[in-house]
Amino acid sequence: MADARGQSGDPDDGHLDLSPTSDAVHPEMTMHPVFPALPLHMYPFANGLTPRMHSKRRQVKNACTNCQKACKKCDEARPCLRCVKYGIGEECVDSQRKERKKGIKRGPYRKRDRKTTNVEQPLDVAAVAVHQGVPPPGVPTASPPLQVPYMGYPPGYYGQYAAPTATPTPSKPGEAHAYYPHPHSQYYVPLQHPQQQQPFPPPPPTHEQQPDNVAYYAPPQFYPSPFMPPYAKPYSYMMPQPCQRPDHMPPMYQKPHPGAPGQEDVVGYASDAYGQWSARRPYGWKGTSEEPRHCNELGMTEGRWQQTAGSVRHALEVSGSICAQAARSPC
DNA sequence: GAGTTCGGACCGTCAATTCG
DNA sequence: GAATTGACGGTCCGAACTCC
Ligand SMILES: [Zn+2]
Ligand SMILES: [Zn+2]
Repeated sequence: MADARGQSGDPDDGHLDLSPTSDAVHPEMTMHPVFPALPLHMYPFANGLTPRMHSKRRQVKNACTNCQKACKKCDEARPCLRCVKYGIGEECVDSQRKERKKGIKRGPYRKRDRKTTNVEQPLDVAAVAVHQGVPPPGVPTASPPLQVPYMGYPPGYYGQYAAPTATPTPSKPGEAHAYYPHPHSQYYVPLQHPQQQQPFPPPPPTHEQQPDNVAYYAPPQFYPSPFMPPYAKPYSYMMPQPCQRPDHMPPMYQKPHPGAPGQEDVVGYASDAYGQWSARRPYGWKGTSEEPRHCNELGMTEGRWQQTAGSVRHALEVSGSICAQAARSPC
């Protein structure tokens, strides 16, 4: 708490990047199989509630450099799904993280509340009450509590959110259940021995936010993954996959006004400022398809596209933080 | 309509501080 | 030493934009 930087009150809308305009080109995932009228992140919680109608967005510990530069969702796999999509799997490496600064003095902490454990009590009571369809004490009963019949999460819909941990696979608290693309079908299957499948367990106790070590409740069955992205090829470690370059190099493009003051004459590929490979040229660049060349030769992955056409494009610095705020605000 | 950019909300981690 | 606070460094959503 107390991170004053971003408590806008916005609902946490973290969910997979599913819009057709996004990297993930699987709009069918925007539809929940059970609650198609609701956004993906707003489906009833495993415990049968819709606590705050959202769950926490899960982040990978370390995005790959490509995703980091593109500010796009990465995953734990290497190569990650997005790099596989762009055919740059061989460049998919963990980004370097800065070391946290030490020795920074802080002001005095505010006094601890010895009764912190009791403070939560009313919340729990309220939650349980809602779960039971009974308003907690003190809560007006004019409108009945929102109740959505819980039908369980189909596996594969955990996405970036915490998934069931009822699995022999050990995982750190709060980490998602391991799901891997099934090599022979368009399914993701939980790593769980079939014999361990069992009837639905009772929903876990209700809390606004599940403790890290409490798995979301979901029927341990094998469900088809709701999607198989058009680009979704099996990860390279699962199925040999020819390198997409140089045979499928994007064309080369040139800046509109070569040699313009303050602008470098850079000729490169239609890789975006973050090193994305694209069939499209960057904004404001004139297209002249020429002999393909590896973007790294031209430093394109270092963000060498320069500002064009009124759009402030941050020329990325090679060192330091890349895309994130640091690069946008004074970088 | 589809791909790209990027502001900023949000998350996770961990050093500093407090407490028993 | 354990618990807690607080904020840094990071991820990535999603609206706005650009291009075909
Ligand atoms: Zn990635
Ligand atoms: Zn990657």
